[in-house]
Amino acid sequence: MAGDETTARPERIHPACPSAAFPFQLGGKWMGMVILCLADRPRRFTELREAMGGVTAKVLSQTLRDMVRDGLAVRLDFEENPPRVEYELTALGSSLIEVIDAVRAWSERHLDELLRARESSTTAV
Amino acid sequence: MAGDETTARPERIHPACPSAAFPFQLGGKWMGMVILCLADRPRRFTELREAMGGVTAKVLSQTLRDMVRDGLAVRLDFEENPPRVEYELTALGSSLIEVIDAVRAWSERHLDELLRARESSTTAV
DNA sequence: CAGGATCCCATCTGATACTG
DNA sequence: CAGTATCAGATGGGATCCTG
Repeated sequence: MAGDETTARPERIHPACPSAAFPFQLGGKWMGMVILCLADRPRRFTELREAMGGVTAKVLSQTLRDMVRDGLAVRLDFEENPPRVEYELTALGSSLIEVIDAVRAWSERHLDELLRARESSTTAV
Repeated sequence: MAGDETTARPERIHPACPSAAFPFQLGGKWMGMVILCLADRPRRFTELREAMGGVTAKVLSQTLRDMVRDGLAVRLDFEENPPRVEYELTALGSSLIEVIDAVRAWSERHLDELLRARESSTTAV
Protein backbone atom coordinates (compact mmCIF):
# COMPACT_ATOMS: atom_id res chain seq x y z
CA MET A 1 0.00 0.00 0.00
CA ALA A 2 2.51 2.57 1.06
CA GLY A 3 4.52 3.42 -1.99
CA ASP A 4 1.76 2.54 -4.38
CA GLU A 5 0.71 5.43 -6.49
CA THR A 6 -2.44 3.78 -7.74
CA THR A 7 -5.52 3.30 -5.67
CA ALA A 8 -6.50 -0.21 -6.61
CA ARG A 9 -3.95 -2.53 -8.10
CA PRO A 10 -4.48 -5.77 -6.24
CA GLU A 11 -1.64 -7.30 -8.20
CA ARG A 12 0.65 -5.09 -6.21
CA ILE A 13 -0.67 -6.01 -2.80
CA HIS A 14 1.43 -8.65 -1.15
CA PRO A 15 2.70 -9.66 2.29
CA ALA A 16 6.01 -7.89 1.79
CA CYS A 17 4.19 -4.58 1.65
CA PRO A 18 5.58 -2.43 4.46
CA SER A 19 2.15 -1.33 5.57
CA ALA A 20 1.63 -4.86 6.79
CA ALA A 21 3.45 -3.51 9.81
CA PHE A 22 1.17 -0.56 10.20
CA PRO A 23 -0.95 -0.86 13.32
CA PHE A 24 -4.17 -0.20 11.53
CA GLN A 25 -7.07 -2.48 10.89
CA LEU A 26 -10.45 -2.21 9.38
CA GLY A 27 -12.88 -5.00 10.09
CA GLY A 28 -10.40 -7.79 10.52
CA LYS A 29 -7.10 -8.47 8.89
CA TRP A 30 -8.26 -8.52 5.30
CA MET A 31 -11.23 -6.21 4.82
CA GLY A 32 -9.17 -3.18 3.93
CA MET A 33 -7.33 -5.13 1.29
CA VAL A 34 -10.57 -6.53 -0.10
CA ILE A 35 -11.97 -3.04 -0.45
CA LEU A 36 -8.91 -1.96 -2.39
CA CYS A 37 -9.14 -5.04 -4.59
CA LEU A 38 -12.75 -4.24 -5.39
CA ALA A 39 -12.22 -0.53 -5.83
CA ASP A 40 -11.96 -0.51 -9.59
CA ARG A 41 -14.34 -3.28 -10.59
CA PRO A 42 -16.21 -6.36 -9.33
CA ARG A 43 -14.16 -9.48 -8.87
CA ARG A 44 -14.76 -13.17 -8.41
CA PHE A 45 -14.03 -15.08 -5.25
CA THR A 46 -10.96 -16.88 -6.53
CA GLU A 47 -9.72 -13.75 -8.21
CA LEU A 48 -9.72 -12.05 -4.83
CA ARG A 49 -7.98 -14.98 -3.20
CA GLU A 50 -5.15 -14.95 -5.68
CA ALA A 51 -4.74 -11.19 -5.62
CA MET A 52 -4.44 -11.19 -1.86
CA GLY A 53 -1.79 -13.81 -1.39
CA GLY A 54 -2.11 -15.98 1.64
CA VAL A 55 -5.73 -15.75 2.64
CA THR A 56 -7.64 -18.99 3.02
CA ALA A 57 -11.07 -19.56 1.52
CA LYS A 58 -12.70 -19.70 4.92
CA VAL A 59 -11.32 -16.39 6.10
CA LEU A 60 -12.01 -14.60 2.84
CA SER A 61 -15.52 -15.97 2.81
CA GLN A 62 -16.07 -14.76 6.34
CA THR A 63 -14.72 -11.34 5.46
CA LEU A 64 -16.99 -11.07 2.45
CA ARG A 65 -20.04 -12.16 4.41
CA ASP A 66 -19.30 -9.51 7.01
CA MET A 67 -19.00 -6.92 4.27
CA VAL A 68 -22.30 -7.93 2.71
CA ARG A 69 -23.97 -7.91 6.12
CA ASP A 70 -22.70 -4.39 6.77
CA GLY A 71 -23.79 -3.11 3.40
CA LEU A 72 -20.24 -2.59 2.15
CA ALA A 73 -20.47 -5.04 -0.75
CA VAL A 74 -23.01 -7.02 -2.69
CA ARG A 75 -22.79 -10.64 -3.70
CA LEU A 76 -23.74 -11.34 -7.30
CA ASP A 77 -24.52 -14.99 -7.85
CA PHE A 78 -24.87 -15.77 -11.55
CA GLU A 79 -26.20 -19.22 -10.72
CA GLU A 80 -24.18 -20.87 -13.40
CA ASN A 81 -22.48 -24.20 -13.37
CA PRO A 82 -19.64 -24.21 -12.54
CA PRO A 83 -20.50 -21.55 -9.98
CA ARG A 84 -19.73 -17.96 -10.74
CA VAL A 85 -20.01 -15.33 -8.03
CA GLU A 86 -18.83 -11.77 -8.08
CA TYR A 87 -18.48 -9.22 -5.33
CA GLU A 88 -18.94 -5.54 -5.88
CA LEU A 89 -18.56 -2.57 -3.58
CA THR A 90 -21.62 -0.57 -2.65
CA ALA A 91 -21.49 3.20 -2.40
CA LEU A 92 -21.01 2.75 1.31
CA GLY A 93 -18.11 0.40 0.76
CA SER A 94 -16.54 2.74 -1.75
CA SER A 95 -16.77 5.56 0.74
CA LEU A 96 -14.21 3.73 2.86
CA ILE A 97 -11.57 4.11 0.18
CA GLU A 98 -10.91 7.67 1.23
CA VAL A 99 -10.32 6.49 4.78
CA ILE A 100 -7.89 3.87 3.57
CA ASP A 101 -6.18 6.48 1.46
CA ALA A 102 -5.73 8.64 4.55
CA VAL A 103 -3.93 5.72 6.16
CA ARG A 104 -1.87 5.14 3.07
CA ALA A 105 -0.90 8.78 2.99
CA TRP A 106 0.15 8.58 6.62
CA SER A 107 2.17 5.46 5.90
CA GLU A 108 4.02 7.04 3.03
CA ARG A 109 5.03 9.93 5.18
CA HIS A 110 5.60 8.35 8.58
CA LEU A 111 5.70 4.57 8.60
CA ASP A 112 9.44 4.30 8.17
CA GLU A 113 9.89 6.60 11.13
CA LEU A 114 7.74 4.30 13.24
CA LEU A 115 9.66 1.26 12.06
CA ARG A 116 12.98 2.90 12.83
CA ALA A 117 11.77 3.80 16.32
CA ARG A 118 10.62 0.26 16.88
CA GLU A 119 13.88 -1.17 15.65
CA SER A 120 16.11 1.04 17.76
CA SER A 121 13.91 0.28 20.74
CA THR A 122 14.18 -3.49 20.40
CA THR A 123 17.91 -3.42 19.75
CA ALA A 124 18.42 -1.10 22.73
CA VAL A 125 16.67 -3.56 25.01
CA MET B 1 -15.93 9.85 18.68
CA ALA B 2 -18.53 10.15 15.97
CA GLY B 3 -20.65 13.11 16.83
CA ASP B 4 -17.96 14.86 18.78
CA GLU B 5 -17.14 18.23 17.41
CA THR B 6 -13.94 18.56 19.37
CA THR B 7 -10.79 16.67 18.65
CA ALA B 8 -9.72 15.67 22.11
CA ARG B 9 -12.22 15.59 24.93
CA PRO B 10 -11.50 12.33 26.69
CA GLU B 11 -14.33 13.04 29.09
CA ARG B 12 -16.66 12.36 26.23
CA ILE B 13 -15.13 9.08 25.19
CA HIS B 14 -17.01 6.17 26.62
CA PRO B 15 -18.14 2.68 25.64
CA ALA B 16 -21.56 3.87 24.52
CA CYS B 17 -19.89 5.85 21.76
CA PRO B 18 -21.31 4.58 18.48
CA SER B 19 -17.90 4.41 16.85
CA ALA B 20 -17.18 1.53 19.17
CA ALA B 21 -19.04 -0.40 16.48
CA PHE B 22 -16.85 0.91 13.73
CA PRO B 23 -14.67 -1.81 12.30
CA PHE B 24 -11.51 0.19 12.61
CA GLN B 25 -8.54 -0.37 14.81
CA LEU B 26 -5.20 1.21 15.34
CA GLY B 27 -2.64 -0.75 17.27
CA GLY B 28 -4.99 -2.70 19.45
CA LYS B 29 -8.31 -1.87 20.95
CA TRP B 30 -7.26 1.21 22.89
CA MET B 31 -4.42 2.98 21.11
CA GLY B 32 -6.62 5.24 19.06
CA MET B 33 -8.46 6.36 22.14
CA VAL B 34 -5.21 6.97 24.00
CA ILE B 35 -3.97 9.17 21.19
CA LEU B 36 -7.14 11.24 21.36
CA CYS B 37 -6.84 11.50 25.12
CA LEU B 38 -3.29 12.78 24.79
CA ALA B 39 -4.00 15.08 21.88
CA ASP B 40 -4.37 18.28 23.84
CA ARG B 41 -1.89 17.79 26.66
CA PRO B 42 0.14 15.19 28.57
CA ARG B 43 -1.77 13.06 31.04
CA ARG B 44 -1.01 10.81 33.94
CA PHE B 45 -1.53 7.08 33.93
CA THR B 46 -4.56 7.08 36.19
CA GLU B 47 -5.99 10.08 34.43
CA LEU B 48 -5.96 8.09 31.22
CA ARG B 49 -7.51 5.09 32.90
CA GLU B 50 -10.42 7.09 34.21
CA ALA B 51 -10.99 8.97 31.00
CA MET B 52 -11.17 5.76 29.03
CA GLY B 53 -13.69 3.90 31.05
CA GLY B 54 -13.21 0.19 31.33
CA VAL B 55 -9.55 -0.39 30.52
CA THR B 56 -7.49 -2.28 33.08
CA ALA B 57 -4.08 -1.14 34.25
CA LYS B 58 -2.38 -4.06 32.57
CA VAL B 59 -3.86 -3.40 29.15
CA LEU B 60 -3.33 0.35 29.31
CA SER B 61 0.23 -0.19 30.43
CA GLN B 62 0.81 -2.55 27.54
CA THR B 63 -0.69 -0.08 25.09
CA LEU B 64 1.48 2.74 26.39
CA ARG B 65 4.62 0.63 26.23
CA ASP B 66 3.84 -0.22 22.63
CA MET B 67 3.35 3.44 21.84
CA VAL B 68 6.64 4.40 23.46
CA ARG B 69 8.39 1.60 21.62
CA ASP B 70 7.00 2.83 18.30
CA GLY B 71 7.92 6.43 18.98
CA LEU B 72 4.33 7.60 19.27
CA ALA B 73 4.59 8.78 22.86
CA VAL B 74 7.17 9.52 25.51
CA ARG B 75 7.08 8.49 29.14
CA LEU B 76 7.95 11.21 31.59
CA ASP B 77 8.87 9.84 35.00
CA PHE B 78 9.14 12.60 37.58
CA GLU B 79 10.65 10.15 40.05
CA GLU B 80 8.61 11.48 42.92
CA ASN B 81 7.04 9.66 45.78
CA PRO B 82 4.24 8.83 45.44
CA PRO B 83 5.07 8.06 41.80
CA ARG B 84 4.14 10.53 39.13
CA VAL B 85 4.37 9.61 35.47
CA GLU B 86 3.03 11.44 32.48
CA TYR B 87 2.65 10.39 28.88
CA GLU B 88 2.93 12.80 26.02
CA LEU B 89 2.50 12.39 22.29
CA THR B 90 5.50 12.78 20.05
CA ALA B 91 5.21 14.56 16.72
CA LEU B 92 4.84 11.13 15.15
CA GLY B 93 2.03 10.23 17.49
CA SER B 94 0.31 13.54 16.86
CA SER B 95 0.48 12.92 13.16
CA LEU B 96 -1.95 10.05 13.65
CA ILE B 97 -4.66 12.40 14.80
CA GLU B 98 -5.43 13.36 11.23
CA VAL B 99 -5.88 9.69 10.37
CA ILE B 100 -8.23 9.24 13.29
CA ASP B 101 -10.09 12.35 12.23
CA ALA B 102 -10.57 10.86 8.78
CA VAL B 103 -12.19 7.87 10.43
CA ARG B 104 -14.31 10.08 12.62
CA ALA B 105 -15.42 12.05 9.60
CA TRP B 106 -16.39 8.84 7.88
CA SER B 107 -18.27 7.71 10.95
CA GLU B 108 -20.25 10.90 11.19
CA ARG B 109 -21.34 10.56 7.62
CA HIS B 110 -21.78 6.83 7.16
CA LEU B 111 -21.70 4.83 10.37
CA ASP B 112 -25.43 4.89 10.94
CA GLU B 113 -25.92 3.57 7.45
CA LEU B 114 -23.63 0.65 8.21
CA LEU B 115 -25.43 -0.03 11.47
CA ARG B 116 -28.80 0.03 9.78
CA ALA B 117 -27.57 -2.39 7.13
CA ARG B 118 -26.25 -4.69 9.80
CA GLU B 119 -29.46 -4.55 11.75
CA SER B 120 -31.74 -5.28 8.83
CA SER B 121 -29.43 -8.10 7.82
CA THR B 122 -29.52 -9.80 11.20
CA THR B 123 -33.26 -9.37 11.60
CA ALA B 124 -33.81 -10.67 8.08
CA VAL B 125 -31.88 -13.83 8.88
C1' DC C 1 -15.66 -22.74 -8.63
C1' DA C 2 -17.24 -21.16 -4.32
C1' DG C 3 -17.54 -22.12 -0.48
C1' DG C 4 -18.93 -24.92 4.50
C1' DA C 5 -17.32 -27.79 8.63
C1' DT C 6 -14.09 -28.80 11.87
C1' DC C 7 -10.08 -28.44 14.60
C1' DC C 8 -6.02 -26.08 16.35
C1' DC C 9 -3.25 -22.45 17.77
C1' DA C 10 -1.76 -17.72 18.78
C1' DT C 11 -3.11 -13.52 20.36
C1' DC C 12 -5.73 -10.39 22.94
C1' DT C 13 -8.33 -8.93 26.80
C1' DG C 14 -9.82 -8.80 31.32
C1' DA C 15 -10.03 -10.17 36.31
C1' DT C 16 -7.50 -10.70 40.28
C1' DA C 17 -3.81 -10.26 43.31
C1' DC C 18 0.38 -8.16 44.48
C1' DT C 19 4.45 -4.46 44.73
C1' DG C 20 8.00 -0.43 44.89
C1' DC D 1 0.32 6.14 42.21
C1' DA D 2 1.93 3.38 38.68
C1' DG D 3 2.50 -0.29 37.58
C1' DT D 4 3.81 -6.16 37.29
C1' DA D 5 2.52 -11.24 37.54
C1' DT D 6 -0.47 -14.73 36.76
C1' DC D 7 -4.43 -16.96 35.02
C1' DA D 8 -8.81 -17.64 32.46
C1' DG D 9 -11.86 -16.73 28.65
C1' DA D 10 -12.92 -15.03 24.23
C1' DT D 11 -11.71 -14.13 19.65
C1' DG D 12 -9.51 -14.58 15.23
C1' DG D 13 -6.74 -16.57 11.77
C1' DG D 14 -5.20 -20.55 9.50
C1' DA D 15 -4.84 -25.71 8.04
C1' DT D 16 -7.24 -29.40 6.46
C1' DC D 17 -10.92 -31.88 4.64
C1' DC D 18 -15.31 -32.05 2.38
C1' DT D 19 -19.39 -30.60 -0.89
C1' DG D 20 -23.09 -28.72 -4.28
